[in-house]
Amino acid sequence: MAYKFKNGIPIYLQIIDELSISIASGKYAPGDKLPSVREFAVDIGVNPNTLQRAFSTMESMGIVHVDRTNGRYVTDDEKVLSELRAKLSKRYIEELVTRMRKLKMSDEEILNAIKRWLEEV
Amino acid sequence: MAYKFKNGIPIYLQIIDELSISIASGKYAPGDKLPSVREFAVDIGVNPNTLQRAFSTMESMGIVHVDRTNGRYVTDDEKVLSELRAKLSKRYIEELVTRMRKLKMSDEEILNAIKRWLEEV
Amino acid sequence: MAYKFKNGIPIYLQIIDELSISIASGKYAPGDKLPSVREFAVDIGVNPNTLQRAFSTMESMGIVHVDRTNGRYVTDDEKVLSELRAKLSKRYIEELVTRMRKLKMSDEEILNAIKRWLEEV
Amino acid sequence: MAYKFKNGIPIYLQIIDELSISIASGKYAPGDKLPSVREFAVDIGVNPNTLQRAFSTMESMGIVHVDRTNGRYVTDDEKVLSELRAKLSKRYIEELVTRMRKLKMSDEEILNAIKRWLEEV
DNA sequence: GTGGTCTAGACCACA
DNA sequence: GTGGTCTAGACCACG
Repeated sequence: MAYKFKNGIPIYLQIIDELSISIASGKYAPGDKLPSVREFAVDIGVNPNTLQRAFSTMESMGIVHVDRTNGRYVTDDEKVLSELRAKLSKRYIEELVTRMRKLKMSDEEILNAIKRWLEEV
Repeated sequence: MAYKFKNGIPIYLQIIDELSISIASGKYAPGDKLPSVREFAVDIGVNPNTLQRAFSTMESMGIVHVDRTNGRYVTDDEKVLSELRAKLSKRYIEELVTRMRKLKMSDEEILNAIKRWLEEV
Repeated sequence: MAYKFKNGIPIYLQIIDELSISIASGKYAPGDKLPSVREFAVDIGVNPNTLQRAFSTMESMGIVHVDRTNGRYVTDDEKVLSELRAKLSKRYIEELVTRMRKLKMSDEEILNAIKRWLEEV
Repeated sequence: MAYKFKNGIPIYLQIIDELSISIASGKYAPGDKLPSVREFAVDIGVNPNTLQRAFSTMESMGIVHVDRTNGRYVTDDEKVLSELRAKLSKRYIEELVTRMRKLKMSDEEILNAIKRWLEEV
């Protein structure tokens, strides 16, 4: 997994994003152990400190928790996870709507376009 | 206008993207004159050749046309423009659906989530 | 194969022309591998970028396709090839007619002259 | 009239060609006075000697004749002119046929293609 | 090794 | 001044 990062956005935030999505989508399941900071850092080519920051932020969000001696684990708190999914889904929708409105589409047109797309494919 | 470019995607493609969106959204209106290659290149901090490539690709797509010695202009062919908007809107929808499906949402759930979001806001 | 280029016409266009003819005439058969960009560039004495441009333009026309890391190949899409031949033949005819008309020949005289030539030889 | 010359073919031959065509097509009419060597040479950007050679070759072909003190004139010998036209027209046809045969077209196909083209346009 | 991209900078034609 | 072309040479991704 070699991430490509955008310029202009702090990398640790981009990592939080990627990880959140991986967890929300079940790639990392509830209770799964995450790779070690060092290992992970090498994997994606960033400084361990950057990753450390990403992890501790996610910890404060309750998405991962740390077992001092054993490593980090994905939370198995279903409430936290469903909130995470809701947050992501809202963000996605918001982004879509913003983009579509820039194309001068009304809410109704947006909905219809999506319906049509889902039917076509 | 200082663009930030993603790593891993050719800059000239990103420029095409940005410009296409600006045109589709009306930031550059049909018939508007675009900045000169050199001016634009300095503006966004890339080599003139890179921009040249972006521009001439867009020309072959019919989105802009060139008046030699005078500059480049946004097409006023409404058909091309509406096709452009359709292409962008499809891409946006596709991206949304892909993301939502990763969160294990069914097509119906996706539609409902959007409806709810549009009503709430 | 050392091409001589006309002044006043972009080299990359002349290369496209030469190559198109070679392909249409079967000198490069459908599916044949073409020389690598660098090799070809040295061969005909132009900068690799110039050749790259010619090749990628031909790719967008569907005449060649690229197998990344392996090289470029002549398409084996018979439809594209016959379109190419039709395009070339039209161009040739157009040039002939233009020339003959400059000699004040009518369409009928042109046709007759060709018939006579074909019978004589 | 600024000619563009091909590399690899003697310029004086290319000039003969251009001039022959101009005369055959009536751009220079029978009996017309031609520009002076020096004037003409500057016009098309070649060395006067090169032009001199072109002119004297054409003189030996009977296409132009020289009046020592007055300059060069297009012949008004209709026989020479019609032979010139015939020569050019044959050359054009030969070139067309050669090209079309490279595209694997039979004589009949060639004739049909030309007929079709003349009808279409 | 292949193709793809990018920069730097030059020269040209046009009007 | 505009866009268009070309060269020289570097770096990258892929396998």
